[in-house]
Amino acid sequence: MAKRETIVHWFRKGLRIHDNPALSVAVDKVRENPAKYCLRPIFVLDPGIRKWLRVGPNRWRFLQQTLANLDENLRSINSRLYVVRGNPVDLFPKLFHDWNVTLLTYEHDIEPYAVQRDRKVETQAKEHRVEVHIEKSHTIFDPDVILKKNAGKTPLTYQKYASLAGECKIPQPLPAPQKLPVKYIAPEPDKEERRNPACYDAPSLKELDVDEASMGDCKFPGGETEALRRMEESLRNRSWVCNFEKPNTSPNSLEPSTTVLSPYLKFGCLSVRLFYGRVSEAIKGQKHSQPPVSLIGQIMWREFYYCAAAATPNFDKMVGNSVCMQVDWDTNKEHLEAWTHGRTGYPFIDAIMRQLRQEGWIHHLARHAVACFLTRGDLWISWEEGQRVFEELLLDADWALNAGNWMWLSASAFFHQFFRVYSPVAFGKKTDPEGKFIRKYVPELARFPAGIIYEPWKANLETQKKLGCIIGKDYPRRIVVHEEISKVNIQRMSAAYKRNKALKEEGLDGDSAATASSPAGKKRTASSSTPPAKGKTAPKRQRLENTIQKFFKKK
DNA sequence: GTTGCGGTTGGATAA
DNA sequence: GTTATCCAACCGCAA
Repeated sequence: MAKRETIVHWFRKGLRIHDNPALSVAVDKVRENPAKYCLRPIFVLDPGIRKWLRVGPNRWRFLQQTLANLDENLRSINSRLYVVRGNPVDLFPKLFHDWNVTLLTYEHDIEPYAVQRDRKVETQAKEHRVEVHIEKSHTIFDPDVILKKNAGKTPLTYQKYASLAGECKIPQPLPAPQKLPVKYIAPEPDKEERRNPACYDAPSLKELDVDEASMGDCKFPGGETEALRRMEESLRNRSWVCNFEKPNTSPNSLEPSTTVLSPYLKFGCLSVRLFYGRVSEAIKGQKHSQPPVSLIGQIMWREFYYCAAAATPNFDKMVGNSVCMQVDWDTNKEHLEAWTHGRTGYPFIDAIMRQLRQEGWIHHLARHAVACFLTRGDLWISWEEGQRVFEELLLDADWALNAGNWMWLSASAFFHQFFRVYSPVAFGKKTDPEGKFIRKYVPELARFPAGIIYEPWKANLETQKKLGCIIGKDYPRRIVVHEEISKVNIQRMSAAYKRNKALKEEGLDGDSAATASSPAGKKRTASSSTPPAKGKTAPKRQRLENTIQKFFKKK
């Protein structure tokens, strides 16, 4: 018998079998002719990734659980998951050859790292005469389609995005693929498998270097099965779904006040198209809240950020990012360290940062509070630093959303009312006047009464002794005085905006002068609205400064 | 080129 | 407890 051809489905995000169009293409082809084809659904675990990707233990555990569950779910359709260890670009040529691969399927990804990697793999596939089939299913709307509708311009407001998306068809979710037939025979073991039959098994926590004993309870286990269960649980309360308004949910309740489906959407354990469809069903014919604050609205925010991220080079950086305000952020290692580990001396901020480290999830508004505090509100530290910490600690850290939201909160893009600053004292009191949240995550302060727990520095030494926590010894003194520093920072932000405006005008002038003969001369490019790199010629810099000075005088 | 409007989620104070 | 107003005045977008 001639060796069968292997069809490989490559899981990256989209770690599910339901509504997975690329997987369905692979499975259907095998089902049509099991004598000719066999199936290997793979996940590539790259040990080298640890060198540059900062992922905390919570997220490794989530991934481990997700892969184990994916293997189970694939077994339910008479297949399994093959976890291949190594770098994709090194691995694929060998796999193509050893397995006699003729078709590779996967889900499209917009992240720059993925785009680059996939381009290489596609080239390799071509060299090995492997057909590649790609489906777009991580978002409802294809960013390319939205951009085309908007004459190639990135929509920078939610409303604009929503109106463009409103003209697009909403794709229907697919069911899980049908079972491979009983007579289907799994692929013949390759050389590696003959040596070690367990070589492609899903990883253990140990392999991922996760020491579970040192971690807190697992509040959000990974996996498609848990994702679907969690979604159904949220949908069961129909009136809650219909009345959902994000700004009215609590950032500091002891149990999450929102669905916590974000980690499942990030890894693709849950299809956003399925979620959208199920929410739409639930609110149909009922009085219900509206986007942008409704549940559907939340899904649309995700779509919005994905579109902006896909269309903007250097979306996760300030420099070279055409949508991002250029701000003279400070460097302050001690302050950054204090924020990162929940030792700012502001109990509300510290409680949130400790919850983040322990549990891997914090409420969206809690993210607002700590992000504003780190950047434009108090510490004047770059949003890129905060982005890095969230990337490491959040289960749901999704490249596009993380960068987009950090720019929003630091008033670097999308949001511009920089004089609206969250108070690290007042904001939390609205939804938790008793301070229960602080008592849970900052136990040093557990005995402080409601009246003072948000501002423990106000207690005199005698009181502090009585309450068993001396400020400056058992709990840190606050590292900045919010009432003062936030006023200074608003001024700094205002100056940054003026400077940015001047830079932009200068950039446009230069651009249109250089391309005066071209009809596309007025089009904004990635480089035209960013400041020139250090080392530009002196006259150009001088002109720039003059423009800035003019602007300052005008105001 | 200008103008006016709206923007998921602020805070402090007054009524 | 809720709602209105000021604070100082941002941006993108549509007309």
